[in-house]
This record gives sequence, structure tokens and C-alpha cells, in this order.
Amino acid sequence: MNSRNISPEAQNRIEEMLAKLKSSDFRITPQRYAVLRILAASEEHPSVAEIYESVRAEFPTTSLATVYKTVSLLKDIGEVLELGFHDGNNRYDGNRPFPHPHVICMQCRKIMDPELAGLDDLSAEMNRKTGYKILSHRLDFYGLCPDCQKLA
Amino acid sequence: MNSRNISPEAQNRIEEMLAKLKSSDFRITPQRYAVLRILAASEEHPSVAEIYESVRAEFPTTSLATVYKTVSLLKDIGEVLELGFHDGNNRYDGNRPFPHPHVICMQCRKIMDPELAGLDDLSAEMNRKTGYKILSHRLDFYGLCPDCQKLA
DNA sequence: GTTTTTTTGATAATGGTTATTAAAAAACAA
DNA sequence: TTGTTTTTTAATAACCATTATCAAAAAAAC
Ligand SMILES: [Mn+2]
Ligand SMILES: [Mn+2]
Ligand SMILES: [Zn+2]
Ligand SMILES: [Zn+2]
Repeated sequence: MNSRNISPEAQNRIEEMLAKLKSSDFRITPQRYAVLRILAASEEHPSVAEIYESVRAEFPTTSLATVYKTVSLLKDIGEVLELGFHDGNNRYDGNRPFPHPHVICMQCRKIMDPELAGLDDLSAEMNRKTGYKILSHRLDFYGLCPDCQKLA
Repeated sequence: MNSRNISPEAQNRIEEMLAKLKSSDFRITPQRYAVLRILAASEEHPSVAEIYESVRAEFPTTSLATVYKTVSLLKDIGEVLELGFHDGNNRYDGNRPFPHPHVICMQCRKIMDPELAGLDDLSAEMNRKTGYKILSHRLDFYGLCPDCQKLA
């Protein structure tokens, strides 16, 4: 058995990431391939610790440092979006490696990608009104997910 | 000489914070008053280290831990907004202790409060589309401030 | 084959923040 | 006032996700 329920979109992201690694003259090692596959397949914005756990399930000798370095590398070549949190436990999105809004549950820390229109205009408005040259942005909504609302 | 260029708005914020401390049954110590005044007066979203330095200028025996605890206390009673960054160096806004957008210079780390319309609607849209009960949000724009653009 | 470069794995170091705790200050009681 | 209780401070140790270091392993180049 090779792949367990890899969606066509995830498969596509895997190809893109592999291509970008290759074109950037980085080697595709088993460890990198494992990390990359998890990032491409997961919709859950996993943390490094979670990626580490998954990788070790099929590649038990992998080091935590290697996971950190691989995630950082993928971030540097623009194939992974990092969601940094000051209370540690950063989260990563390998599906949409560009700025987009997130909804974060304050209780269970679940993170989703909401569909949201009319946001791209804001950067232009920023440029005009502040004189800053806007290069990126981050928009997080905090609240309670449906599951945690039920429990409350 | 008592106050050096305290604007009426800052003075107002000071009164509000003092009142909130009192009504929450916390004591108004010289250390807390010093931290509070800096947060109310500064438009620069200072870090704890910067607040610490300012406080020590007029109150040299103050401990760093006290500054941390005071800032945290003011945050807990809703009188200060915390802007956490995962690379340490969190920043604080004592003027507008409610969610509002920020523009951050990626070079000099200057942070401003831009005027920005049409954002409050987004929370409602989030509620509808995601099922999350939205309680807060954070919107940061990253770019280069006018000064750093000149130098580039 | 040998040499050179890249990558890994193990572990030490980093640094902003938090926890701890004894001393000081303030509030309270008699 | 004097003693008692509660809160706050100051100093410092602990925390912990991340980063740095570096020798060993793997891959590429020769
Ligand atoms: Mn996402
Ligand atoms: Mn602000
Ligand atoms: Zn939840
Ligand atoms: Zn700047």
C-alpha cells in the first residue's frame, strides 16, 4: 500500500513542492518527502510537534531538528505558510502558502480556512493611507468552533 | 514639574485605567502608575523591555518582573491590547485596548494604527459562513514604512 | 574508486516569558 | 498605636519552543 487517501489537490501540492525543491537545488530526501507529504495532505494546520509525530510513525529515526529544518526550508522557498503564535506551538499550512484569513478556536485550537471575499482591496487601501509598501498581511479570527460551543 | 506633554487623550486613558484598576480591587502602586502612564501616552506600541527602560528612568529600583506582571494585569482587565509575536518582543497598545488593524514595518519594527473602514462587517460574515462564534480578531499588515523605503 | 557538498541526528544554547519565594508595603483589626 | 492579614514587589530560577552547533551519514561530483 503506497498512499492512503491522497486527494488530487494534495497530490498536486506534493508535485509543486517537489518541483520547487528541485528547481531550488535542494535534495529530496526521505525525511523531506515525509514532512512535505504531511503538510500537503493535512487541512489541520499542524504544528511541528504533530508533523514530527506523524513522520516518526513511518520513519522512526527522524530527528525533531530535521522536521524544524525542513519546515523552515519549505517556508523559505515559499511553499508553506507559517502561522506564528507567541505562546509557542506555531502552525503551518502547506495547502495555501500565501496570506489568507484563518478562524481559530480559542478552546481546542482548531484552525480553519474560511471562505472570505473582499479582502484584497485592503492592501491597496493601506498603501494609499499609510505610505507603507504592503508586502504581506495576516488576518486571524478568534472564537469558539461549533463543537466547543456545544460543550460550553 | 509633574507631567511632560501629556495629551488630553492620554490623560483620559490614564484616568480610565486607574478607575478600572480601582473598581477591580487592585492597588495603585507607584510602579503600576508608572507603567500605566507610559502605555497611555505612547503611540509606539512599546515592548516590555522598552516600558521597563522608561520606568527605570524615573523609578530605578523597579523589577522587570513587575513590569511583566503589570502589563499582564492591565491586559487581563481589558485596558491594554497585546500584540504577540512568536519571535519574542511582544508589543502593547494602551490607547486602543480593543482589536484594530496594525501596519508593521518589517525592517525597523515600527507599528502604527492605520485608519481603516469596512472591517467590522467581517466578523458577522465569519459567524455566518463558519459557524464559529467570533469573539476577537487580529489584522496585521506587513511592509516597509516610508522611512525604510527611502533608505532601501 | 576518492573527494566534496549536502543533509541528518543528537544535543547544547538561546531568550522572552512565567513561576517561585522571601521581603516590603499596604490594608485591616483591636 | 500595635499587631495581623493581604497584596505587591524584587530577585532569580525554571520553562520551553526554537535555533545553533557539529560530527556522522548520505548523496553528488569527480
Ligand atoms: Mn490556512
Ligand atoms: Mn494599535
Ligand atoms: Zn473548538
Ligand atoms: Zn521602517
